[in-house]
Amino acid sequence: MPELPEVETTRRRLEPDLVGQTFTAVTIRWPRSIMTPVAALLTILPGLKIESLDRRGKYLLIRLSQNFTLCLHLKMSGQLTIEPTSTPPHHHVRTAFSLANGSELRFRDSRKFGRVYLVENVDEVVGTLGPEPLGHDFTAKSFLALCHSRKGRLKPLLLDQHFIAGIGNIYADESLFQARIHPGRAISSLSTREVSRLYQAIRHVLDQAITLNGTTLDDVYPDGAYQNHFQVYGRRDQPCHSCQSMIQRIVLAGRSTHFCPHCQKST
DNA sequence: CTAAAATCCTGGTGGC
DNA sequence: TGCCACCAGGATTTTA
Repeated sequence: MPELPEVETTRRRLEPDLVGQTFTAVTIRWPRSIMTPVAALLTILPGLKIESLDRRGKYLLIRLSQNFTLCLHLKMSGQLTIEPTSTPPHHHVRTAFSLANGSELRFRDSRKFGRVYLVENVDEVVGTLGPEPLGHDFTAKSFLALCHSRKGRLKPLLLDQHFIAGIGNIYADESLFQARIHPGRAISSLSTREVSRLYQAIRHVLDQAITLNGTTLDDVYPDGAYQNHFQVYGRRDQPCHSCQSMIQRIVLAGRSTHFCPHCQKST
């Protein structure tokens, strides 16, 4: 379940090995994950050089020569590794990008939800995303205005990538706990003070998660430590670290939602 | 506009 | 031990 912190950690891990490299070939084992015409990917990508690695929300953006960008979304179970071409690929490697130095960028994804795009205009992929929650232009003031522009409950909104980019189920629940706001609250019911708390919580939670290299669950993602700092996510029927009340789990927006009924007031 | 449900997928789990 | 129903979960699509 890679969210913004996991994608950012992945970006930082891959960057030194990828920048300056040139793609030589692509091996596609699960064509449905390729959102660009497969023939175009196979013919265009070889020869393109990697210039930089960026991130937008949960998308990894590999900037290439000739103004192309390879966009990758890890969705639920995607992982990216760089391995020598001579190393036999794991069973779940769906796409392998060969590099001129004899290694491969391998997209491993057991659940096959991951997506690959090769575009000249990245807005085709990320153009409708909401603001970057850690960006300089995402301020308390702009968040307040954003909150006034939308209706609905907080949990579904935080998961909506057009509202804010990069937040998923884990960091939505953790942010709402830190802001001491119930996930089922209507956004229109928030006081200015609560909006401010939520803004600070989102920034702090994501920032700390990046510092800890993200969350590792079910070995899907390497080296993360944020799972050791969960306050509510996955802690159903365990005592709140703040007040000892039992953490509750409900379903909102069709997603498991964890909260402390004492610390997070519903009104 | 919001919202709920269905869809895509498979590894892991719990029940028996 | 084996079988199977069920579930998680990001984002899109469909339906209300």
